[in-house]
Amino acid sequence: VRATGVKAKVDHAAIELFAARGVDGVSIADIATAAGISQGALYRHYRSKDEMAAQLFAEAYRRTGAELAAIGAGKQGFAAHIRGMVEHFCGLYDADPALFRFMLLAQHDVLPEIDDSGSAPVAAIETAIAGAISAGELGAVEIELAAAAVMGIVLQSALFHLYGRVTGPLLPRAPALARAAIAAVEALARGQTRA
Amino acid sequence: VRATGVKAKVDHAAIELFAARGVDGVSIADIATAAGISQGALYRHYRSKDEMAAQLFAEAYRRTGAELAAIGAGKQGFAAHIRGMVEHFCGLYDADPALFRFMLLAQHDVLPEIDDSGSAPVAAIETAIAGAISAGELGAVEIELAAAAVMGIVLQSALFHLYGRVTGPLLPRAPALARAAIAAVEALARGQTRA
DNA sequence: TGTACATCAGTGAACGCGCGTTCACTGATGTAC
DNA sequence: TGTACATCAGTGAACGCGCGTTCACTGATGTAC
Repeated sequence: VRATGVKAKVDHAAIELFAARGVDGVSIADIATAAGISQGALYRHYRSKDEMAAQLFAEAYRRTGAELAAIGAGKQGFAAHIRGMVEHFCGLYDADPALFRFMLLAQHDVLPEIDDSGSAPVAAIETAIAGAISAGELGAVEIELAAAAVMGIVLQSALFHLYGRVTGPLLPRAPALARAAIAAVEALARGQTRA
Repeated sequence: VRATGVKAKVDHAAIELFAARGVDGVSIADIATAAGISQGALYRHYRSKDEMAAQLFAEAYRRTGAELAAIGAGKQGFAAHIRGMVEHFCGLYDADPALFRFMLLAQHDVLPEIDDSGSAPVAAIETAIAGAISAGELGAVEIELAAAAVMGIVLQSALFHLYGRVTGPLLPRAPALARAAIAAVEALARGQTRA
């Protein structure tokens, strides 16, 4: 019927507040005020506060995962693949740091309740690593551990940025971070082969 | 006066519950029940729930930081230094995963309010990196970024373990993780020098 | 060795407030005739 | 083009429950004399 942009305002306000104070630190009243509507109106868009947080998280999570997976399709070679994903992530982060702060804060509450198989960002990285192994570019590695190394390097850098330990945009550092990620995975593979 | 082990029981129960459900997901009543005392008695040990979480976190955080710093004192060479710290961390994690789950969950609530300069785990890693640079073992790097890489590799591995993505003890993987961390830092330094 | 007293970790009931959720309602928009 | 009606995003007040915190109290332990 009516098609105002209220839902978009609510979503934006909620993500911003969740990022700043955590889901539990934000009340329905806070979100309603920030979005410029009454508390009751929120329940026209979400059945509960938990559902709101979960839905906002899941959407961002799946979209990020899908984008990372799409990048893999176009690249040939492990290094290019990782470089592409790291660059993409850094760009996303620079464009909307609050969204990633929200995701980092909320992941532990929400992730266990999400069916993330395949659609998750981790899956995209694991696919890249598994592909490199079967292409003979990379020795055998514990794939999960290698994925952890790649994700850890990038996410911890983003975290340091959120805390002001690292300043300025992340994107210019993407090549360096990608090199670090690749080197880390190769070092893991070297170790595994030896053992 | 009396010296029962009640405080220890409270601390243990609180960390266990906080790790499982997050600080906000646990009530004072929960903790009291788990510790086998009344709610009121909790306030003989902590002035508030927030102070309890903050104090438990700060203690573990500082102790971990101090232990990592101590390791640095005994090692010569960057690689040995990093290996020592990674191994130590993996050992701590294996010994008490709940404590680290608590720390990972609570860090965003508590860290901003803690005076962590110098005593934090990050500081120990940064010291190791800075030392390697001034010893000529390592090219110039953005120290914070290099520290992020090292922490990220180890912490994300621990996180994957908490989520069941990686199973079995972490300690046997410490050498591989340390190699990955060293390779990552060296790759960052290579990039920096080139630029 | 007794006795009186201070201390303090414990109890358990009560308080009160903040918060998520509900509900009767309003009024604007789209649709059927 | 009007008129009657269904729909539904909005309002704002009220509800009620869970939770952190308080408080008067108890009784065991350590200490002074």
